[in-house]
Parts: sequence; C-alpha cells; structure tokens
Amino acid sequence: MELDKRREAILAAVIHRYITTAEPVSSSTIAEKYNLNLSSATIRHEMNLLEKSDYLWQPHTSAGRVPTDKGYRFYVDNLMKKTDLEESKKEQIMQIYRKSKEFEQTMKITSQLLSRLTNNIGLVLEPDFINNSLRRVQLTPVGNNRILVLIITDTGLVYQKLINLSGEISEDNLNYLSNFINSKLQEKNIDLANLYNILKEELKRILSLQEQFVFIHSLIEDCFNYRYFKDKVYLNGRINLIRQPEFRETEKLDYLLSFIEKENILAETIRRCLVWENTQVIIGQENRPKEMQDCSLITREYKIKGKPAGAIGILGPTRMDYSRVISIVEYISETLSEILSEF
Amino acid sequence: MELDKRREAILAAVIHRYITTAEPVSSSTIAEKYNLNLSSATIRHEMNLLEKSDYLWQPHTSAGRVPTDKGYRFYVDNLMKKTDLEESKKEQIMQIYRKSKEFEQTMKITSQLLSRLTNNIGLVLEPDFINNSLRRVQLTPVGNNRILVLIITDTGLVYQKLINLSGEISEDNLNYLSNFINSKLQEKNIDLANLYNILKEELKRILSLQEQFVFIHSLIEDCFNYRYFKDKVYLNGRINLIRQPEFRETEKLDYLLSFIEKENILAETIRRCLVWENTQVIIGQENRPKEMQDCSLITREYKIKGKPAGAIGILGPTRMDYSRVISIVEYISETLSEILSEF
DNA sequence: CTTTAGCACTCTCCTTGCTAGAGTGCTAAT
DNA sequence: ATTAGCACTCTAGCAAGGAGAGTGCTAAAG
Repeated sequence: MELDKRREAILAAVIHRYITTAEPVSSSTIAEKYNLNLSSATIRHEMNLLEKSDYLWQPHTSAGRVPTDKGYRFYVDNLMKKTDLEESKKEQIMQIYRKSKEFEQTMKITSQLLSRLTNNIGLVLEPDFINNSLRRVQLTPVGNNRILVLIITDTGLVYQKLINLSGEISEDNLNYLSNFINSKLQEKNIDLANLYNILKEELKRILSLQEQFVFIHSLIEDCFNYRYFKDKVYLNGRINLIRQPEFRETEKLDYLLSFIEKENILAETIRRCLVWENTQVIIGQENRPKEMQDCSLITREYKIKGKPAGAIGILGPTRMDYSRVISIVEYISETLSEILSEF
Repeated sequence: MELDKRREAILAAVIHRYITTAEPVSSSTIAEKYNLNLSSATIRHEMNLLEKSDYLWQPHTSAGRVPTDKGYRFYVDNLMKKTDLEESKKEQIMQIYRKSKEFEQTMKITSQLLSRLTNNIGLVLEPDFINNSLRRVQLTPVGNNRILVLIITDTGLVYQKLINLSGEISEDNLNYLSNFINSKLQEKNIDLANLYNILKEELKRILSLQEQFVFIHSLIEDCFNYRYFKDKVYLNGRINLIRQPEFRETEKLDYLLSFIEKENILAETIRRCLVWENTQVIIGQENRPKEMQDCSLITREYKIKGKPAGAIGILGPTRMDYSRVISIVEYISETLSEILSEF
C-alpha cells in the first residue's frame, strides 16, 4: 500500500491527465507534459508496477493507463491538494442565491448550482423534519372537511400538509386546537414526537368518542406522525451525464438514471454515508447500490443555525475533478447553511 | 391533397408499420403484412406517388419509406381511428391516483403517468391561478418579520407564499386583516385583481403612513399581485427519449432537453396551442420553437369544477402512436379534472 | 386501363485484409 | 538506477468486395 514519492507523483500525473482528457494516458505524455525529469521508459516501468498493485489498469495491451477505483481512492486520501474556489465563482454563487427568498426555490437553485458548476448531477436533500423543534402550528379549514396544517419549526422552515377528515369539525374547535398547541409550544421546545402525544391526550379529553375516532385517526396519524414525512430530493443535471464519454452507451445512463429516480432509496443512500462536518467521497465500487458503482458520490451535510439539517451532493463518473468538486460542495454547503439560517 | 382510398390505406399501413418498428418500410412488407391484396409492385407505384406529394420520403434510394410531417398530419386528421383506452389500464390509472391525497403529489403522479404510459416526456402545467375566485386568505406570522400567506381558491387549491416584511406588524393587526379579507370574500366571489385593490384601500385606511410604506409594498405587491405567480411545469420521463432511436445521437437529445428546462418558455409554448375541450396535436415542424421540430406535442386542458385550470401534454418524437397517446392524454385529463374537482 | 412479374440498378452494411501508429515490455548498455 | 532501442501487440481507419434490401421501369397479362 506504500508508494514512494516518485510513484505517487506519476500516479497523480496520470490521474490529472485522465481527468482532463478522458483518454488512457501513455508514459510518453507524462514524460512530456509533467516535469518529472524521467524518460518515458522509466515512467513505463513505474506504471507497470502501479498496475501490478491495482492503482492503474490498461484497457488493452497497447493502450495507456487508466486509474482504478483504488487509484482514485489513494489520490483523494493522500495526493490531492485541496483547492479553494476562486473568489469570482464564490461571488457568482452568492449573487444567484440572493435572488431567491423562498425555501423551495433555494433548494432548487442549490441543486442547479451543484450540477452546473461540476457538470454532474446535483443532489439536495430537504432538511430533515424530525430533528427540528416546533415553533408554531396552524390549522386552517379549506372546505369539504379538509384542513390545511402548517407546521413551523424553530429553524423557520414551513411544512404543510392537507388532510381529509372523515367527519366535520367546527372552526371554533379548530381554533381551540391551534391555540392549545401553540401555547404548549411556547412553554418549551417540543418536537414532533412530543406533539403527537400531547395532542392525542388533548383530543381524547375534549372530543366525544365518535369524534375521537375520526380525528385521532385522520388528523393525528396522517399528519403529526413523523413517518408521514417523506424524503424529498432535488435532482438536477441528469442531462450533464450524456456528455460524459463514460455514458456514451445510453443503456448505462438509463440504468443509472432509473435508479436515482427512486427518491427514497436515493435519499437513504446519501444519508447513510454522511459524516458530521466532513465531506464524504465514495468512489465507484465503494458505493453500495450496484447501479452507482461506475460513479462517485460526494456528499456533505448543511446546517441550519448550527444544527444538522439536510445534505447536498454530487454524482458523476469516477473520472471527476475531485479537488474542484469537493471545494464546490463545501462552499455551497457553507453558503446554503448561512442562507437557511437567515430565513 | 386528395388521396383515394387505396392510397390512404397504404399511407396508414406505412405509418402503422413505421411507428412500431422505427425502420423504413418497404413495399414488400406492406404487401405481406397488411391485407391489401396488392402486389409489392403496385404498392411500390403508389408509394412513389405518395412520395411525390410529400407524404413519404426515402432516406436513400434503396431504402423503404418513412412518413413525413405532412404524412403524419394527414394520418392524424383523416385516417387515424380513435381508440379507447383498455378498461384495465383505466383501472390502473385510477388506482394510482387514489393513493394521492395531495395536490402537488397529484401533479407529479400525472406527469409520471403520462410519461410511463407513452414512453415519452410527460408535461403538466399547474392550474392557472389567475382564473380562480378566492375563498379564503390566511396570514400567519412565522417569525423574524416573515408572514406566510395562504390563498385558498374556490376550486380548493391552496397557494402559499412566504414574504419578508421590512418592518414589524402585530399579530392582532394580522388577524384583523385576515378576518377583513375573509369577510369580504364571503360577500361575493372575488378574484386576485379585486382583492389587490380592496386590500390596498383597507391598508391605507388602517395603517399609518410609514406602516403603509412597509406593507403596501412588501405584502401587497409581493404577494397579491398576480404577476408574482410563476409558471410551474411538472416534467417527467426525459430519460425515456434516450431509448428512442431518433435520439441516438446525444447532441440532439441535449439540444431538446436544454430547451425544455426553461420552464416559463415551455409553459408559454404549451399554453399557446391549447384549444378548449380539444386535444391538440402539433407535429414536427409545426412547432414554433426550432428545438422541438423533431418532436410532436400533444396537449389538452384539464378542468376544475368545469372551469379551465391547467394543461397536460406529452412530448416525443414525431414517430409516435398518435392514436394511443391521444387516448391516454384524454383519459388522464378527464380523470385529473375529476380528482381535482373533488379536492 | 390496371396490375404484376421480372430485372437492372442503387445504396447500405458487413466482412476482410491491410497499414500506420500508438504504446507497451524487455533487454542491454550507460 | 536509468534509459535507448527494439520487437511486439493492439486499435483505428481505410479500401475493396459481396450480399442483400429495396427501388423504378418496362413489358406482358388480366
């Protein structure tokens, strides 16, 4: 697993070259374009050894070398120098964010930024509702026994859910409930699970038995039971991948894209690899879902007022400019955290 | 422009065959597979004439024939027999719809259904807000001088908008405003433009001059001015197109997909071709945007409680099963209208 | 006059064989 | 330890040729 400096330099050069040209890299290119002061023969020799230890491979005998997953892994862990995003790019990003005052649009913009800046697929996971404390709940009748429930969290996020009751409820009762909930919420910060219990108790107290049957089921179970809250993933830039030579064959792309359309599975996949305040890089075969094993996934959490909220990421072929992509993901996660905290 | 019965039958056969195989159709295939009781030579003769009048064309001299846009147009207008969707499919669609109780999800499901059933791109335009009468407005404080405005229409749709005020407003004032608006709304059905004026007057009456400055700008202009409401298009199944042989070259696909990502232009394009209670078929070059001129667009309005609301459509290569696609679009538009009316 | 069999013709697609070039691994000399 | 030199391997590209698909035209048959 240990490589001497020279071999490392050659590996880095091969990866750098392959990332930019997408074509197998020959020993002579390295000798010419990278100032290693070595002849192509020496480089050839070293490349041969790198191949023997699985950092590189050859598509065929008379072709140049291509990095393996292991090669990329070593590069990311040991060789890559972290770059900072140029100030002008940072400014551009800020400008685009400034246009949006709305939560949903901010999410959308984020996924767009991620995909455009990296030419890969941009991913944004909505803030995880469960972790939040609640600030306010509002029940509004919408007609035909339907109620619009607004849940406003401490972090300023607004969730809405429209529910159908199987029976009637008076507007007075609804107001009473709203007020009851809000006064409870003001006493101390309460999360969804708490609210679920408190509300259930209160409904039992104030409602008749039949009424209980109607409301405890449709209002409480459908709405305040956290299991209801589904994963939402903002996806952008699927099309970018058809420009990548690794997806020249459309079946491959089809295979990947069909997979990532499954929102909940994708969200779970992303969540699984998150590490607090760390950018995660999952390369090729390291990905659990076999559909993603030709790709690398870069993820990072974002925060709202210091608390973990959701995650962003990018997905693209293993041949990607890791250094740049990581710096983009990190800057965007930081910026998004700031912006959502101000909301 | 007139064709005799036999020539029509041959044109129909060629189109039918081409739709299913995606390959140029030869005279002998027609002679063999379609019971026209004609030799391939005769069919060849007729095809030649069809080509001379631009209903068909040949990719090269020794290839079969392919329908032109004009050919498809004639087919759709004169030859195609309308089919009804099979009952089992209808039942499937209903079942999928039944799962969704929410507006946004219903929109999403609709675009999914359209794309899956036709293997093309499914399009759904959100109901047009402007045409609706209002039933109820609710102003909820969300903290940090932010107000969540809910607008509920007669047709039961809920629109929300979060606005930032540049100054403070008391919860009492907010409640007063909500009540004021709602009492006005109960008097008679009022649309957005009316509300805008009434509200402006009332704010002028109850607020001090500085307060007016703050609210009339941020509350009224940002929220009740209908220009705010942007087009939202639910798009689904972009990936389907890569399976179509006409998009084998990825640049073509890229070209089209980049275009349709422009939500407002796409919405405008769709709206432009709507005709009340009619399914519109726009074939190839008939499309205004040049990016869509290899495609056909099928659109139809849906209604909420009998009133025109939004539109659905599908977009795919000109080689599509028009009869089937139209029946799908029509059934889904009908079903969607019913479902949204019940909401 | 309409239909059709027959045939020459055209064009694509596939195969084959060949060459040039890229890039390698190995060996022997430095 | 490094490198020049060379034989070797594999691909990409091109040309030539043949098979096959499908046509348009002509002339004969209905």
